[in-house]
Amino acid sequence: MGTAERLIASTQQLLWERGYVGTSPKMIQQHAGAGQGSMYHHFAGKPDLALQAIRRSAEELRSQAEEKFREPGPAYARIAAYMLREREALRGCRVGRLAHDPEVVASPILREPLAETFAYLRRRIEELLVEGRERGEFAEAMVAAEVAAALVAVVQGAYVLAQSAGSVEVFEQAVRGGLHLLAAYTA
Amino acid sequence: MGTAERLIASTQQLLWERGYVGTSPKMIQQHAGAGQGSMYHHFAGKPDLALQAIRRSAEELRSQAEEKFREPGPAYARIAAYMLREREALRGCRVGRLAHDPEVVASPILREPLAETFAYLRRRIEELLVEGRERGEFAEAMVAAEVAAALVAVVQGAYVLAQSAGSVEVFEQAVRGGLHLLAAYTA
DNA sequence: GTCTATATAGTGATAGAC
DNA sequence: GTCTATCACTATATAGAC
Repeated sequence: MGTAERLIASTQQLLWERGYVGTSPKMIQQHAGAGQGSMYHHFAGKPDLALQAIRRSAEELRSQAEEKFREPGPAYARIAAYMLREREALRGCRVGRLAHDPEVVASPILREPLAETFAYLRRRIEELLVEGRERGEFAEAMVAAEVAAALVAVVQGAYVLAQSAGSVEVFEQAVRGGLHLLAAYTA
Repeated sequence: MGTAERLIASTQQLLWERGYVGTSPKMIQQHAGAGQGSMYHHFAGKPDLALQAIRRSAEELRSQAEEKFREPGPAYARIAAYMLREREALRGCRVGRLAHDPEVVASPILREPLAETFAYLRRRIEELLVEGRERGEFAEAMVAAEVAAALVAVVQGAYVLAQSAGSVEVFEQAVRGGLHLLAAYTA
């Protein structure tokens, strides 16, 4: 792995653990085993490097989600697979955690991958809900766009609860609660 | 309002906007119109001041929630009142946003008010769900603790979606989705 | 209680040698 | 491409005068 790649990977990791304001160029350089000059040779500065790292994390997240969405089986099962996906709850969501970073939120450029990621997740789950409704899995009255937003929110909120409690169990409890409600929403 | 009080109020505000790692003592002093010596006279340092601010924000949040939980009417309506409470979604949750702050999460002392706040919300909503179930509002099969965790998570996750999108509408969409699912969960 | 001075370390970057 | 030197500024205090 080249130096530029190592810098991006290290930035991804540190942004996940500490967010943007909590991560300094020096931390990144030490983590990547690269010098100052090296980092500023490959990237224009902290925002540039962070943008590339955030974009990559967003791609990875979408690709992992898409794996679950594409599984065979009923819509409910595919949504459940996404929500129950093995997650290290106490590390948080590598994309969602940046939604609470003041400098990311203040920068339209850094925020854009977050917006895109959640727009994708909501749209994709909405499609599955509509598909399931047409097959009789869910009640006709379902407002798919709203339920999709709620299900994505359950996962993101579950991270908040888990990190606040310092316990992964709360994460699973919240996700199971969301799926419990969805499973009961039948004709 | 005395200087100490002004410092706490300013810290509450800045922690809400920028989190713990994104807030410096200098910012707090300027916001409060107090000097360095003044701050360090009243508080041992940044962690001490932050702890008092976090505790106060947690109390305020619980008190606002409790107002809604105590309203007359069916359990569903009281839970809906809490979830639909007027919120400035783009400012985030003053307690939940700290769950993504590395130094808050790393400090058991600073994290404790977060754990307590969400434990309270989950317990309180679980009580309402049990009460509603006994009155026939919800299906007998409801797993109240899990559904309660999911509903709290919907609100916290809705903040993440709204801040990522830079739009308050997503917040309302997610919350309505959660209530939609709950409303359909009847015997 | 509040003020100013001082201190050590870190932040985010630029300059120029190698 | 990478290294070291340097820079202006901020972070988080402590010390002591007023």
